Order: sequence, then C-alpha cells, then structure tokens
Amino acid sequence: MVNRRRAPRTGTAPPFRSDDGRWQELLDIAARIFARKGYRSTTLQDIADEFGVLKGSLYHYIRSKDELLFEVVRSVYGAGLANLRALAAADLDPVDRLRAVIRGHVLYLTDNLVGTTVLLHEFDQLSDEHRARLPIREYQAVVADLVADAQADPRVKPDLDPRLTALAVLGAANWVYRWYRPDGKRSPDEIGAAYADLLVDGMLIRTGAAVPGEPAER
Amino acid sequence: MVNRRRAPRTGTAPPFRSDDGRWQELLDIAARIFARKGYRSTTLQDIADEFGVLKGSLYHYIRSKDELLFEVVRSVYGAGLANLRALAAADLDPVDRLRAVIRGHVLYLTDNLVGTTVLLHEFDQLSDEHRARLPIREYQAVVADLVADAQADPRVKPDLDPRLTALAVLGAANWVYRWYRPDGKRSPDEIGAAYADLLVDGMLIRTGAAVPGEPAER
DNA sequence: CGAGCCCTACCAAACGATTGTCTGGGCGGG
DNA sequence: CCCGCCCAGACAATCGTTTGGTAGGGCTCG
Repeated sequence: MVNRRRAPRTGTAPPFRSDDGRWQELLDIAARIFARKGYRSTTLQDIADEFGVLKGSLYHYIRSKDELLFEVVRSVYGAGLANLRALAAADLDPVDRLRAVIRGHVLYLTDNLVGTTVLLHEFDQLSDEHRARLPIREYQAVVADLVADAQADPRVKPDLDPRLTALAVLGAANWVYRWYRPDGKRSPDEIGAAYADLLVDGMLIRTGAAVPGEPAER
Repeated sequence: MVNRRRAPRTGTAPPFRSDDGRWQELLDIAARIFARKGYRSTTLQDIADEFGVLKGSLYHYIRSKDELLFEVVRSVYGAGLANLRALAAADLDPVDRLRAVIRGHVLYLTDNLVGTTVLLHEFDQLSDEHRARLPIREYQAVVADLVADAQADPRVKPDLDPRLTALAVLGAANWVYRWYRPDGKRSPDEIGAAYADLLVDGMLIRTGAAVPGEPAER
C-alpha cells in the first residue's frame, strides 16, 4: 500500500535523499546536538525542532535514531581515516612523517570538532552491527606502522612498542576534543606542533651528554 | 507524614546509609553498569535487578538517578585526585617525579577501571550544579605545576607550555580507559613505564650529538 | 498548452512501550 | 513499639516509531 521510500536501499548508502542538500543539513544538525548533549540524551524532537519539522517527519530521511547516529559517525570516521592515511603517505623522513601526522591529525580534530566529538564519544552507543562496520582500530594500526617504520632510523628508540606508542599518541591527540575551544589561547597549529615535538622527541634516543654551561647540581 | 530519610542531608555526605555495606554495594553495581552501557542508557531497573530489589526500592538509598551518578563520580574523582596529589608530593627530582606521577596515574586508572570510565566518560552528564562541585581542571593544574617545576631543571625544554604539556600527558594517560583490558598483553606497569618514558623524555632537550657508529645517511 | 499524475516533503495525530518517581503499607529485628 | 528496608502498584511524562493524508512542483502525454 504505502510506498514511501521505494528503493530497496542500495547497500551501505545513506537512507535516502532526492538530491542531498537537506540531508547534509540534517546530518550537521544531528551531529551538533549529539556532540552537545550526547546521543542518548538527544531527542528526535530536539533535532526536528532545529530542522524545522515535526519529529515524525524525520522518518522521511532516516529509518531509526540508531541509523542517524551511524550516518553521522560514518562520515567522520571515513574522512578522518582518509586524512590520517594521506598524512602517513607523505614523502618524508619517517621521523618527520610522524611529526606531520600528529600535527595534521590534531588540525583535523580541531577543524572537525563537532563530528570528531560524536565519533570519539558516542562510538560505543552504536549497535553491534554498525560498530562492526567501522573498524576503529584502523587508526591505531596506521600510527603503529608509522612508529615501526621510524624504528629503522637509528635515532629512534629500538625498544618502543609500536602499538603502545601509537595508543599514547592517539590518546594525547584525541583527548583534544575534550578541552579545545576555538576561542582558546592556543591555535590548532600551536597545539599540533607542540604535541608533535613532545611525542616524537619522546621516541628518540637521548644521546647522553652533560648539559653544557651548568655543573651538575643536586 | 512520610518520614523516609529523616536527616536533612549533612551537606555533601552520601544520601543515606544506616551503616554503609549495602550502600557501597549499590555504588559498585551502579558504577559497573554505567561503565558498560553509559549513564543515559542505564535503567534504574538494570541496577535494581542486580541489586536484588524492585526499582522503586532504590529510592530508599538515592534521591534521584542524577544523584546516583554524582555519588559514583564523586568518589572516584576524590580518590583519583588524592592519588595524583600524593604522587606529585613525592620527594624526588622534579623530572623523576613526573615519571612517577605518570606511571602512578596509569596504575590508578587501570586499577579502578570501572570508576574511572564513569568519571571520564559520563562527567558531562552531571547536572550543572553537580559538575560545579567537582572541578576536574584540578587534575590538569597538578600536572601543569609539575611541568613548570621541572623546567627549573636545565635538562627540560624551557619553552614547554606547562598547560599544553599537562593536557597531552593526561590525554595519553586517560585514554587508557578506552582500550585497556586486564587480560591484555601489556601489564599496567609496562604501560605506565612506557608512557612515562615517552612523555618525560619528550620534555627533555635533545643534546644534539651525532648518532655514534653510523655515518649520516640519506 | 493544459489536464492528469506522480513523487517529494511534510503534517497531524496517535501508539505502545519505557522510564523515573511517588505513595502507602508490611515485616522483622532491636 | 519503632524503624530500617523493602514490596506492590501506580503515576505522569516522554520517547521512538507508525499511519494515513495532503500540498505542490514538475513531468508526461494527448
């Protein structure tokens, strides 16, 4: 009888959109509210209000609230991972590449603060099926490989655990979504550079030489 | 008429407990379920089931679900901050103290995984009033002060931003709750030590000396 | 060119289920 | 007899979701 949304859903494609526009707007609004209040505390009513529509009308665009979260997370997941991989493919010395990756990842985070917040904070609110389609460990793998590559360089500590190091790097960088505000005193560039210096220098061997100009104290 | 919970609530003390025991059990159960499903996705029914009681009966112990979350978070907040401050007060070289703090903080996290998860993940689900009573920035301040102290040592980079560095340290450490599992391959001690070495070494000046035994390549 | 039609985008209203919370009472031990 | 602890049951509110309908723009086709 009713033939709403006739097309049988082309696999993993977004639910529906005659020609995007409004669909992107919906994703943006949902992401913003999810980021502010959390997925579970967000009502379809909240979203519909800002979208300028009755809450029931949202079902013209989505199949469920679950799926709406998935669509939001999916887009950020893909873009973020692509960004990371592009950075990791830069034609640089492995050590400098790590620096660029950290800096670039922080820049991406701050530049996509809303989406990243939803990705990082609401990831485990996804249904098991949805979560399985977004292997978030890929992020870790990319960085771990980079660390392992860098260990070919004799300046790099040979006893680093690439996985553990990658988790530390991603932890420090991802944590930025918890405190960064665009009107803060530090620019994304300063943050990225500081983090890159701190973390990459931490991976390098300390060539044990006395500090010049100061006799040992204490 | 009804005189349930007669005492007018002694300020910040937990809601009620004739003599703890069962109250602690309730906190533990709530923390565990909050950590697993998230605060908003957790039902009082879930908690009551595990507590062996009808959901209405929980109101003998709590005044609201909000407050239950607060009590859970408060206990972890206090204990965690006390732990951090104790570590920071160790009688050590400032640089070694930083190492000890990072290691000790990671150990605390892994040792109180459930509570820490709730604290770090559900903190902004607290009501504004509750949140105001737990100034979480204290954590950051403790570490930032430590970094600033360490900068008296000439081995430490003088241009470090203590606040930014503290945020990186806490980010890396706190992120551990996202991936650590007690049955993983790395022990809390290994993780803490690795993080301390990575982060503290990153704060130290690299005494620019050529790598011994290898001529410059590339 | 105009009549008819379809399809998108939405409305209006209701649904069943769930949730946090409240009321009043009962039981058992000190 | 009192009081801590819990039960039984209900409450209103809210939520995600469903159903059937409709305005209107654009397309087709005579």
